[in-house]
Amino acid sequence: MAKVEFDNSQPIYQQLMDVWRRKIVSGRWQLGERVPSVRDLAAEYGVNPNTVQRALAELEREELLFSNRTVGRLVTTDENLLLQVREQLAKALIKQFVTEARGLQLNDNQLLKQVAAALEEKEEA
Amino acid sequence: MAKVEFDNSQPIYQQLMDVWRRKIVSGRWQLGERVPSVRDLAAEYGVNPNTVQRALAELEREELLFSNRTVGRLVTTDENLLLQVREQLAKALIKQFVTEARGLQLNDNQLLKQVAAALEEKEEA
DNA sequence: GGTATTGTATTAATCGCCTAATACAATAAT
DNA sequence: ATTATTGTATTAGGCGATTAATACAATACC
Repeated sequence: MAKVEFDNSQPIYQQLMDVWRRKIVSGRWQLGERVPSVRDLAAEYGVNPNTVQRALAELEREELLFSNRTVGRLVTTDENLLLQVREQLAKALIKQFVTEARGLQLNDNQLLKQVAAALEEKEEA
Repeated sequence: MAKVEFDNSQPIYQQLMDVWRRKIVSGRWQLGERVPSVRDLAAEYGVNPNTVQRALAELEREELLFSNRTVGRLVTTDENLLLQVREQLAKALIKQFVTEARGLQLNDNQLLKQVAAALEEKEEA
């Protein structure tokens, strides 16, 4: 059932947000598609329904989801938003990466090579 | 006094660890150098001495610091360890970066270009 | 119209972190 | 030897965030 292992470095609801946000922006949950109910997701991930509710409510604030009572929750139909969020996440990811790399005083060229290598490595998986 | 702003995404002692670990591996705290006392650091960063103590104790477990009672705490003199830790941190950073990039289904080449650009940008600062 | 299923709201309990206060231990400095 | 400064240990308390338990509300569906 538990497709995801949670660590305690971060609240569960945030970890769920990360998982589901990625599902949405990567298209594994498609535009307009209905996502499982709060209770089903809770059962699937082995967490409390309220924890799921919180995660989903936050994703709603990001407008990646919206809900109709009794119908359930649906993925946004705004493709532009998705692309925008995806880019924004990418930008934030890069920024954080660069900042931390700077903190370690890593050599730029060497770093880029290592990143490239790591990307190719994962390619195979 | 407060050189660092703390967020509440992570315990303060861990944020302090990050700051000081980087100081050590990047040489801003040099090998064998004495670091300020627990009480001084507490005052400098505006936190409780116990919080500082915890952070420093953890860094000692990583062998980046060691302490002589009354003398104070010193940075390790083991340069190899420093290099090793630095590389390990770099590797972990890259791994995390690649994993998250994969989750977003980003294009590899485009991603590399953006990283390169971001690195050059920060160069100027 | 009844009912099941959905999201939502409210309240309570738990847990970790941080702070605080204090005392102790060791030793360099004088 | 005395003293000041250092790290260390212990205990307690409180605060906030997270999770849990439960009840409520709306409505599609039959």
